[in-house]
Amino acid sequence: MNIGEAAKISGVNAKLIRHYESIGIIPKASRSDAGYRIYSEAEVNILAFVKKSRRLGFSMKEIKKLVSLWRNKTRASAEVKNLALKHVDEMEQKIQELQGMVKTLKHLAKCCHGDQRPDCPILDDLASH
Amino acid sequence: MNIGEAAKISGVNAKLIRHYESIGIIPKASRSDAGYRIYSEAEVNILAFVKKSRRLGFSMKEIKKLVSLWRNKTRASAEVKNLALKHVDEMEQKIQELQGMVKTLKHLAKCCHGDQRPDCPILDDLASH
DNA sequence: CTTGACCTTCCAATTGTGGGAATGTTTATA
DNA sequence: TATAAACATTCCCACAATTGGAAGGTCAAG
Repeated sequence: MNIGEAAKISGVNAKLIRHYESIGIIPKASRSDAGYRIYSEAEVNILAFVKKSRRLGFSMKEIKKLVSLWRNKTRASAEVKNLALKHVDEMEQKIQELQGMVKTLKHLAKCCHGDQRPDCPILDDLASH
Repeated sequence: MNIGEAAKISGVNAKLIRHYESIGIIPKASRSDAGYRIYSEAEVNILAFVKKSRRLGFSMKEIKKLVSLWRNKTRASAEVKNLALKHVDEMEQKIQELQGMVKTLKHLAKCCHGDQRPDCPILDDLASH
């Protein structure tokens, strides 16, 4: 099938498919006589795999690793699990950070009357040096 | 003072100061005869303001707005408050997203024995199409 | 007068995605 | 059959924010 159909089925934009190919996330597609990329079921599956991994927040670098683990039938599951748990750690750290920022900003906003007067504790805090 | 000292006092990298100037976040610095940028206390304060806002997760676009509000002594505090609360909303949404991803990945990881065997529920799920 | 620490500008890489231009191919229709 | 539309190709540019380097000019101290 052509790239357009592969895009529709996998849910990955055609533009992005070419990009993924160019950076080596997915194997180079074979070509028709006219130079059009040709995809099989198996390749569409890889694309869907990539898409799902992205939705779980894995970086391209991590996904490159995951794809290669996925295609290597002799991999140890421990390797995949480690990658996943490392990613979980990073996300939990990010959550902590965001929660801290939210808490601070909410506090500042609560102190700000939010009316027509120019007086603003939020800016005062940001300016406190 | 020179850019190096302004960087040290404000905590903003000299490289970044030039960048902020180039994209209009901060006003253009005046120059010495030799072309060196010259900073006053007031300008260092803006830099520190920017830094603090970054730490609270505001985007450059938002910070541009915040700086202009900060410098405009007649602004309404409501405008600042809205900006801050909108940012809080975005961060809370991001937290939700991350928590969902963490939950899914943790569940998958718990199902994965994580040993030398190739069998891996994490990859199986990512591949499920 | 030279050395080292500063400063300048310009250019590039990062991450992941999207948009457009210029050009070529396939397919459907008038 | 001619032509138009819907596809495909490559290449370059943009975003957001930061960092890095290269090539060069300036300042202060030894």
